[in-house]
Amino acid sequence: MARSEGLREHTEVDRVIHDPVRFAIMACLSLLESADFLFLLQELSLTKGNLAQHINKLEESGFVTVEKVIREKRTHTMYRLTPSGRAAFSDYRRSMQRVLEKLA
Amino acid sequence: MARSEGLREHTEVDRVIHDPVRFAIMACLSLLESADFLFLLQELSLTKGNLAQHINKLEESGFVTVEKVIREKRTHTMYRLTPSGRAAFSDYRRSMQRVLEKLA
DNA sequence: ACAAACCGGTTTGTGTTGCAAACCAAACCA
DNA sequence: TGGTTTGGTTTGCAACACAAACCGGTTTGT
Repeated sequence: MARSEGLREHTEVDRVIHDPVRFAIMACLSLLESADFLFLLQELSLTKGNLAQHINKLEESGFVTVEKVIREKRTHTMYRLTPSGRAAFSDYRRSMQRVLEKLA
Repeated sequence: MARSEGLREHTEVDRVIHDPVRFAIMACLSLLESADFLFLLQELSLTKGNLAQHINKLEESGFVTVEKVIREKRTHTMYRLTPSGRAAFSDYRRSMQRVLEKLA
């Protein structure tokens, strides 16, 4: 297993980001700066409840901020990455790439 | 989101392999051809129950075979990838790499 | 003016996981 | 003979993913 150093550490990746739905949300936000509920809903083909809960978890983890504004008489909820969310995402990305490359 | 095609599909990655512990198990087996219970236990720093259950799931999914032999009076359980496990692992690896590269 | 439908989410309920602790049978040890 | 180690399996529980149901407010239709 000479090339396997890192596999054990891999079992400790950030599970908050590792979830594919949350990864996709983080990825969107990292590309767009900000996005609203409906955009993410469509872009990622999720149900509303599902999206809401994943966003909750990302907020609890301090990775995204939620900003509610009134726009054209309706509430509009915008999400964006926090600096720590951005850092965590990029750490995650790097460590995934490292482990994948080792097996290549 | 021009660069985001693939994020939605990412939410459908193979969850069996996506779990970090199972990914690590698959990775070990892909490097080693075969490994036994105790080796994986140490290499990945898992508890026995945890390892056993993850192996179960990989077996149910048809990704690994379990072979029990008697060795020096004791049972020895060996695991190895099935062809379909090997294929699934390599598919997973490629699709993860693709999605990570898009964000780079 | 009143109801029906819609919008933008949130809350609730349920089945599925991940995990470690407890357990177990067989071998070895004293 | 009783206890310990080896090599796991079973059990119990907390956390989670998910969709259905719900909800306050708004627009549409009549």
